[in-house]
Amino acid sequence: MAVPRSGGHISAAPPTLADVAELAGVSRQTVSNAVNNPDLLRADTLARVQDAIDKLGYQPNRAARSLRTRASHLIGLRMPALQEGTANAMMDRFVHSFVEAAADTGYHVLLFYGDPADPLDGYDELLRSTAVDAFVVTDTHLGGQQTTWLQSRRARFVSFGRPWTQPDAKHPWVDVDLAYGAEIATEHLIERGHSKIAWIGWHKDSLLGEERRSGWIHAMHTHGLSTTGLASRTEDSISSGKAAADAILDETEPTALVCASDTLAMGVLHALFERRLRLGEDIAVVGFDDSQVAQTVPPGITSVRPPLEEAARELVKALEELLATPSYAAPGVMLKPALTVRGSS
Amino acid sequence: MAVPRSGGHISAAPPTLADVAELAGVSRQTVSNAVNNPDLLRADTLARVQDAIDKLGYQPNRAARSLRTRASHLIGLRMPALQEGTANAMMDRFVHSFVEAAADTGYHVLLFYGDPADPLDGYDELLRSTAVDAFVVTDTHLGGQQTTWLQSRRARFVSFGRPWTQPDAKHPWVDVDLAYGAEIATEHLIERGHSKIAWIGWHKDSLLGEERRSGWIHAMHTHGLSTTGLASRTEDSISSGKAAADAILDETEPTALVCASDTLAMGVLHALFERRLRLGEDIAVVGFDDSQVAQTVPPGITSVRPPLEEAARELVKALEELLATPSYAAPGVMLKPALTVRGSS
DNA sequence: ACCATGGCTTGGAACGATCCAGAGTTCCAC
DNA sequence: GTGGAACTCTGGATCGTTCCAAGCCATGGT
Repeated sequence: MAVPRSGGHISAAPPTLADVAELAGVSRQTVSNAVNNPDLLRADTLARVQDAIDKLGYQPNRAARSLRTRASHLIGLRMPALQEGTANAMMDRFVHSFVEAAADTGYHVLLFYGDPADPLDGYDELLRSTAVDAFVVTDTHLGGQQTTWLQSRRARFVSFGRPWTQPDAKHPWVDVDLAYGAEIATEHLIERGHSKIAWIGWHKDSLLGEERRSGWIHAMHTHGLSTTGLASRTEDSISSGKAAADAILDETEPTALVCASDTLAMGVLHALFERRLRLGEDIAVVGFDDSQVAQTVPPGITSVRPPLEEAARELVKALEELLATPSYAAPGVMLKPALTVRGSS
Repeated sequence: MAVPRSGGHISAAPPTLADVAELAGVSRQTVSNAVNNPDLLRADTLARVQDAIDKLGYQPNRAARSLRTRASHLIGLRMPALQEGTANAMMDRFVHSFVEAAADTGYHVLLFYGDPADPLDGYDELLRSTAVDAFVVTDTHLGGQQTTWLQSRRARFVSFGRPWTQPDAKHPWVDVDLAYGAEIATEHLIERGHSKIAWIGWHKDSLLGEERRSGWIHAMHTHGLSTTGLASRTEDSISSGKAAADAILDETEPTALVCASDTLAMGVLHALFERRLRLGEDIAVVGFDDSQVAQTVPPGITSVRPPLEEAARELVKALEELLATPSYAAPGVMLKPALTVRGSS
C-alpha cells in the first residue's frame, strides 16, 4: 500500500495509518497500537511511530474507526424548541455547558432538529444509522415519551430532568431541586422582612410547577405565614404573568412576589410598569432560571440559578459510565440551585 | 454473507444491506441502488426492495457510508463563546435556525468547543479526522484568522459575517446589512418627531461598530440633522452603556437614543431607571439584535432584527453548492434587517 | 541444549457501505 | 434471426481502521 498519493507535495487527502506505518518502518497494526495502546510497544518503537505521526499530522479517520469499533463518539442532542418571546435562555446555557463538558472527554455533540409537534422525531433515524453513541434528553417534564421509547429501542441515553412519570426508570439522570429553589427564594424574601409573599406559578398539571410551588408553601408555613389568597396559577407566558400579577396585586396587595419562571417575572414587571411601581422599592420580585433577562433588566431580578455547568458535568460523567458499562444503572443526581440576589429584592 | 445475526428475534444489531438483500432476494448493490439511485431499478424490483427495507427498518450505516463516500453529512460549528450578562442570545437563535435549515437538506450539525483564547482551537482535529464536510464560521468580525487558516488548509466552509479584512476572500458568506439597520432605526425615530437623536456605539476599532454608526450618520444627515455632540463610543457591556448614557444625557439632553446593541440599550435602561425616567415616554430607545431582553422587558425595546432564519437558509444553500462543486465561488449575500417596533419608541 | 514464557510485532479478515466493470435480459431494427 | 444498444442486475474490490490469531525473538528455568 502507501502508493504515491494523488497530488504533489501538498497532499489533498489526509494521511492514513498505512502512510505512517511506511514512514516509521512498522506495520499498520503497530501504529494503531501506538495510538490506542501505547504501553504495548517498546519505548524506542513508540518514539519512532510518534515521530512519524507528528511529521505527517496523522489523525485517525473517524468514519473508519467508527465503522470498526461501532462507536461514533458523538452524543445526540435534540435542539430544544425555541419559544419566541419566552426567556428560556436556560436551555442554551445548558447546551453550551454540555458541549464544553463533553469536549473534555473526547465526545462531540450532534445537534439535530425534530418537529416540535412530535417529541420522538429525529431520534429514530440517528439510532438506526448508528450515528450517535447516546442521547441526552432534556424535556422529561413533558411526559416520558422519549425516555420510554428510547428504552424500548434499547438506546443509550441520560436525561437532564428526573423521570417524573416513571419512578422505576433505570436510566441515569440529573436534575435540579427546584422545590428547594423556591424555598430559598421565599426565605430570602422573609429575611428581608416580607410576610405577604405571593406565588405566581403554573397550572396544576405541570409537574415542574407543583414542585416549585411546594417549596414556596413549605417556606411560608415553616415561618408561620399564611398562603391563602396569595397563590396564582397560569400559563408560562409574559401576558398571563402580567394578568396574574394584576389580579393578585388588586386582591391581596402582597409586598413580594415569587415567580415560577423568569418569564412570569417579566409579566409581573409589565404589570408594575403600567402601575408605575418601582421594582425593588415598592415591591420585591424573585424569578426562576437566572436567564439573561433577569441578569440585565434594571435593577436586576433576583433569581434562582440552576447549576447548569455542574449538571452538564454530571451528565457527561454518567454518559461515560454508561458507555463503558452498558448495564450501568446510576442513581439519579439531584443538584441544589443557588439564589442570585439582585436589585429586585 | 447474511449469516444468522447474534441474538434471537429481537436483534440488537441494526440490519445491514446484506440482510435486506437476502430478504428481497437481490444483491447488495441492488439494495444500495434502491436507496441512492431508485430510477436504475425496474419498478417491481424497487417495490420488493422497498418492502424489505421497510420490514427490517433498514437505514444505511453512517460510518460505513462516510468511509466509502468520504462525506459525513455533518457541518461543524464552533460553539460561540458565552458571555455571561451580555444579551447575545442572537447567536443562539442563529444556531437554532441553522440546525433547522440544515436538517431539511439532510445535514446535521456537529457542535464543538474551542478554547475561547484560541480562535483556531478545535478546527484542526475535526478537519484531519475528516469528521465534518464543512464548517460554518461565525465570528468573522474578530479578524479573519479562522477563514484564512481554513482556506490555507483547503477546508470547505462558509461564513456568517462578511470577510471584513480580506476583500478578496473567495468563500461564500452571508451577512446582515447593519448600516441599513441603523438607518431605519434612526429614521423611525425621526418619523416619530425626534431630532436630537444620540448614538451609543462601540469603539473605533470595531468594524461592526463603525458600520452601524455610519447608518445613523447617514440618516441624520439625509434629514438635515446635526450629529455633533450626539455620538458616544464605548465597550459592549451594560455598565459602559449606562456610563455612556449618563454622560450624554447630562451633556446634550437628546430625546432619543440609538444603541449599537441591545446590551448597550440595557445599559441605557439602567441609567433611565436611576433617573426615574420612563422608557418610551420620557425618552425613546432603539436597540440592535432583537434579543430576548428587548422582546420581554416592559414596555419592550424597539430593536433592529437581523433575519437569522433567512441567513441560515442562505448559508445552507451555499453549503450545498460548495459541497457539490468544490470550486464553487459564490458572491456574498447581504440581507436587510427589519425594525421591530415596541413600546420604547 | 531445549522448551516454556512473555514481550513485541505482524499479516489477514472484518466492519458495512459504494465504486466499478462486466454479465445477463429485453427489445427493436435490419 | 442476428447484432447491438439499452436496461437491469451482480460480484469483487475498496475506503481506513481495529480485532484476532499467530509469529518472532530474547530470556530463563530445567
